[in-house]
Amino acid sequence: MRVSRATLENHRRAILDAAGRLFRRGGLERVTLAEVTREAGLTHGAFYGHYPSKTALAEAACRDSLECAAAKWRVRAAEARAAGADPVAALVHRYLTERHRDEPGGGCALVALGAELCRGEPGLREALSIGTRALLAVLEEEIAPRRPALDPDGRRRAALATLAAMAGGLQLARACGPDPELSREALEAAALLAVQAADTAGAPPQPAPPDAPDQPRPAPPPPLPEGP
Amino acid sequence: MRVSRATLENHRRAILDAAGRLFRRGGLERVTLAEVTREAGLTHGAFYGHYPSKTALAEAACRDSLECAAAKWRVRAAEARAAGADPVAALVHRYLTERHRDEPGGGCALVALGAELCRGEPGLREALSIGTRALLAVLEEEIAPRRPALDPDGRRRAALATLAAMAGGLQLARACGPDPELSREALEAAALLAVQAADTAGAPPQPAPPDAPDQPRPAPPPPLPEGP
DNA sequence: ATGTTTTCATGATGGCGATCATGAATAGCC
DNA sequence: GGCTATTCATGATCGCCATCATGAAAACAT
Repeated sequence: MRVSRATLENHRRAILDAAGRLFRRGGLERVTLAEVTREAGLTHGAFYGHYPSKTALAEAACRDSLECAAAKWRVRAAEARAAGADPVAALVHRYLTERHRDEPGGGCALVALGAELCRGEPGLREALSIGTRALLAVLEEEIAPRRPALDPDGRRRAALATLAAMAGGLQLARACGPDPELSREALEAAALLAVQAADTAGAPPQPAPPDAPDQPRPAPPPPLPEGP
Repeated sequence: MRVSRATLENHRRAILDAAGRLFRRGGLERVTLAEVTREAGLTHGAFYGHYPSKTALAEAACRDSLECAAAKWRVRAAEARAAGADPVAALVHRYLTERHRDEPGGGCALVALGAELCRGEPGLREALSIGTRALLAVLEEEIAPRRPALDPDGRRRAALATLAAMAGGLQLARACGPDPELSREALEAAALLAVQAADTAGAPPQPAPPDAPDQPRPAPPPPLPEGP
């Protein structure tokens, strides 16, 4: 049976969306093409008319997930700004949420699939890299106005530090899942750190930055009374 | 054929070590039991005399990897202290290294297997959770002497923030692998942030840090129309 | 309208991998 | 030293899944 051009594109999109959701929820290997196509309202036979292989689908789905996330970040940052709120804090607090922790299928592919993609074929690594840079770009854009004294390199460093705290915090919260109290603390501590990173990280390493009179220079190797 | 008690234990240990390495390098699903036993110098038939299932092996290997890592951290921190260096900085800089980034097989299981373990059966999640808490415990111990004014809750928050920056930085550096310059910057930025977290994070949440431009209290996470 | 083309569903195929027998050989016990 | 339990190797088994035919039916072009 044949299908109109529009529904054809709908099917392709449905497969891509289902793949993005299922892959993030279950991992690339565990999720089967039959599951993906079923979730998209089709059968497994329809698949190879849309993508040449499972790997190609994974690549497209990963890239799409991350780029959609970056687009949503932009929208949310703009909304926060319009509402008079801190855009970076809005992104961070939206990211480090119990809901995000508990629903990897709709969440960040960097955390859900990062490790698996890194060991995959070069195409997969490339898709992850491109998507990650898209997230970083959004953070850089949002960091720029709040730190006018920071050059582009510094902004990139600040964005890297911020994203590291976000992704690490989410991963840590998931890892501590069996201990709900600890998991929640992980979210909160990482959120504080991520916002702090956006506000203070990335200053040129050598001189004390004219940027922010932030924390008193962290104590150098502490005198340390005695160890356990 | 039968084998002496000692070599029996050696075989079990060899399987556990091979599993730890191969699983971290290749993921739980991609690595086959035949590969693990071959790496351990045996054949696949020997496996079920040692572990009842692949999942049971994964659980043991994950737990062992993380607890060994925690033990190594303790040793290294003590060495750094003995050398008059900052123990936390030593841990962080050892962790956020190009070598660690490029050799997941000998590296941190939280980053290499975290996502996969979180979606696995409860036993796997539990193993990850226990191992993660072991890492956190080491960090808390090292944070304690440098921040005498911090109560145990604060120490735990500081340890969580530090570990989040470490794990997130490693994951981010791997994700940016195709861009070596960016990947290296990720390691450096995350290392700075992690040490900073150990020195400043976890303070009781009430006073706003005397930061640069005081952000208005970030608006509470806006109502979520969809997943992040 | 009709033929052609395309897309989907059904149903192989083929390989792979976890798990389970079977047998051989040896360590440990008497 | 001989018996026995145990451990490893070889080799099924069984199911699962990516991928590949085949056919039907509907869309598009003329």
